[in-house]
Amino acid sequence: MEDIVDAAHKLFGARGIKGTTLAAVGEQVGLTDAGVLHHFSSKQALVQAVLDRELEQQIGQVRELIELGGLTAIRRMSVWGSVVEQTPELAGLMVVLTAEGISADSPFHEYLVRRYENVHDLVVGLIRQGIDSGEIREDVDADWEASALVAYLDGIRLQWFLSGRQIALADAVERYFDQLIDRLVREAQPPPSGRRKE
Amino acid sequence: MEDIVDAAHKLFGARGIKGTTLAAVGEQVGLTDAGVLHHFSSKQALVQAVLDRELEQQIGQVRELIELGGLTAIRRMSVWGSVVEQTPELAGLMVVLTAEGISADSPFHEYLVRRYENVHDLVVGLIRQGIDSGEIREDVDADWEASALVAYLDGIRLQWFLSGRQIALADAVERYFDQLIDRLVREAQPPPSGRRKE
Amino acid sequence: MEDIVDAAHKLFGARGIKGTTLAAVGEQVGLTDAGVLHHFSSKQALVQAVLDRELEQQIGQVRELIELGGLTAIRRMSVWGSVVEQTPELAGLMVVLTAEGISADSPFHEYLVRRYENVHDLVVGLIRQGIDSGEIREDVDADWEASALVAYLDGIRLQWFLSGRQIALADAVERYFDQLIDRLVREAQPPPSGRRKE
Amino acid sequence: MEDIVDAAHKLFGARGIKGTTLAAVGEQVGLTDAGVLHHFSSKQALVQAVLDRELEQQIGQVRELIELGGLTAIRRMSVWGSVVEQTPELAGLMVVLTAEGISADSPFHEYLVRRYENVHDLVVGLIRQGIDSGEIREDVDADWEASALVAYLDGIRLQWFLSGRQIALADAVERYFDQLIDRLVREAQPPPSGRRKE
DNA sequence: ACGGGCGGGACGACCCGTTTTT
DNA sequence: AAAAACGGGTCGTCCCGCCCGT
Repeated sequence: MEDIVDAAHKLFGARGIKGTTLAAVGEQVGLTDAGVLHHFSSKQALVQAVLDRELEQQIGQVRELIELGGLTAIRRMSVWGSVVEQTPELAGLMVVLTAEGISADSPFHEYLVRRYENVHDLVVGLIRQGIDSGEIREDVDADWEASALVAYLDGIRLQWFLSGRQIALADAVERYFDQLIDRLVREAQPPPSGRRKE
Repeated sequence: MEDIVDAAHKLFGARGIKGTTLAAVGEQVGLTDAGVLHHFSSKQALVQAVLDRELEQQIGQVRELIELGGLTAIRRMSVWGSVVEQTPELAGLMVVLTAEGISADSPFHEYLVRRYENVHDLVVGLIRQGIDSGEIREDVDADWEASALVAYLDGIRLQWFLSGRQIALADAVERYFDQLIDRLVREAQPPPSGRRKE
Repeated sequence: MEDIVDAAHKLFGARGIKGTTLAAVGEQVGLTDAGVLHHFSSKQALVQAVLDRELEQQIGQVRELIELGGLTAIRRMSVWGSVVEQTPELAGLMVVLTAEGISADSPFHEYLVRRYENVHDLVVGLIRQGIDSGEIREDVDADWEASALVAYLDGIRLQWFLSGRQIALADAVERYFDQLIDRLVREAQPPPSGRRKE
Repeated sequence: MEDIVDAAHKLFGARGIKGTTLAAVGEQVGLTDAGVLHHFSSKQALVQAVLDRELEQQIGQVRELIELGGLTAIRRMSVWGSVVEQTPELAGLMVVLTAEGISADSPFHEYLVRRYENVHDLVVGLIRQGIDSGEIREDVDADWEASALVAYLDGIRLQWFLSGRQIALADAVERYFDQLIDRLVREAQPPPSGRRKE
């Protein structure tokens, strides 16, 4: 039952959802396609199960971050790279899902959009928290920063995949976070008088 | 003939390659699936045709950029966002391709990897040119910047798609370039008074 | 156990035998398909059970009629219409069975044939009884009348079904019996003044 | 194309619609199931084709009868039995259709109902014509007679089937028509004064 | 004894890319 | 370039057997 979801997760990530047959999933856990259908009444149901489990885990992580609050949470997010490195199937699933869920009439479209919104809103929220608490500069464009962060993470994960997991994902990501945090707090640099329109 | 490639391009981007049947392509141009196969001996051949045409156009653009050279070229690249906004099918195709080409045994994998390398190397090259000509600071990590740029662009394009083309892609991208150029040329940190255009 | 047969009876009549799954039968009585199979070792066995119970009831009715004997029995049969009206599932089952049992290699074929023969022979027997007792004219073609009666009843039941149980089955059937009895007893043609109740 | 419909017609009649696979139909005409699906995009479409062809033929026959008009047409119908004897597949199809179309949510239900109505209305029309022209007694219940006729024909056809085509269908049917016509014109018998309430 | 969980094997329709024929 | 046909394969259904709780 749980192993079926595991296997499906892995295969979906590796070969795409359309590219994965129920028989293939079954084979991984010693079942036939009929056996799989016994537990999930349709392929779509299996996909949902995979997605639901994913969402749940994310929600847990998000909750943690929110409790940390503001800049601390953002600093904490910089480990994202190494987390991805340790769960490559998830990363693959995400990429694949992205493509198969692009068209608005796809059954995954909504999931994807919602997921993106969740992450975006989380980051915006953390930045705002930081601004309120004075940790973060007031003139930061929280929206753009959140969007850029998510974009970078999506993109770099993809590169990591295409490179056959060669590039040092964790390092690259940490560097982005360093730069980001630098942008958020800037004033810190004591003497100068950096100016920039916003 | 050319319209077939057009139609295929559009459909691949909208529904994925696997999700697009020859019959669907044919229908768009008033042919049956057999008719399509008359021109392209197999589906794979049609995919190649679409990809090849794409590559050619890119090569042209790249050549232009290289001629401009260094920082000027990079500045020029900031229009990427509005270009994408005007060719949404291409963007869709890219996203879709990405997912279907992830697994190393996919027929598109190589195309994808090569394409990424090309863009990466182009950016690295431009930065190096800029360093050589003194326009760009010496301590810039060309590799990381190129990678981050490509990642951001891939990621933001995806967001644009998921948002139903709502977000202001061109603006967001220009902002990233502003920041990037800022990083590349920032004349030394010590002497304050950083200034820069918007 | 008995409710399973009930449920099966109903469903077979409504959706056909092939069109009814064990799971559907089970659902009606709060069982899974496996549960049903615990009581009836195969679907065919369940069908048999339904049919057997049916036959038994009919035999009872037939016995009654035979005891009445001759014309009286035939007059008694005219209530057939209202009986059918009150047991629509049975009627449905009969129609359905008819169709699924047509081909000689069907498992129900024999049941059907035998059932038809039983009814036919019953009517022929009753008519003969009537002839012997002088109630019925000697020149009646018992065979044809029996066949025609059964045909009419089968046919009118079908119409009743197709009309969504709208037509007045009982009335129509009674009318047929009136006419039939009229034919059976019509005292010689020559002396005029034929009279008869409605 | 036309042979596919032929084969389907035959098989549907012999084994039922649900009991007939596309592969079986194909086999009869030297095709695979896929081959059949090339000509009829779905099984349902094939069924429709069979039904449509049937309807068309019937319409032709009906038109003929209407042109003959009144009693003449009814007399003409008495050949129905021998027609059926010569087209046994059609008869089988009709019986089978009946059963699979009983439930109101079946795709054939409407076809069945309409077909019945057509025949019924035809007969009623002919009787009315006969009444208008004076050939037929005025107090005949056209509705009941039409219904009874159709019922008898449906039923006797079924018996013919179940008997393995043994009974003399044509003879039996002609006899019914003789009786029917007798009922319709009755007065004819010169001397007597047959009376009967209606 | 009863009944469900689980799984499979056979088969259903239908789809898709492709070859062959016209 | 359409028409015809096919082979391979996908999801899904159905009946049924095996084993396990109660």
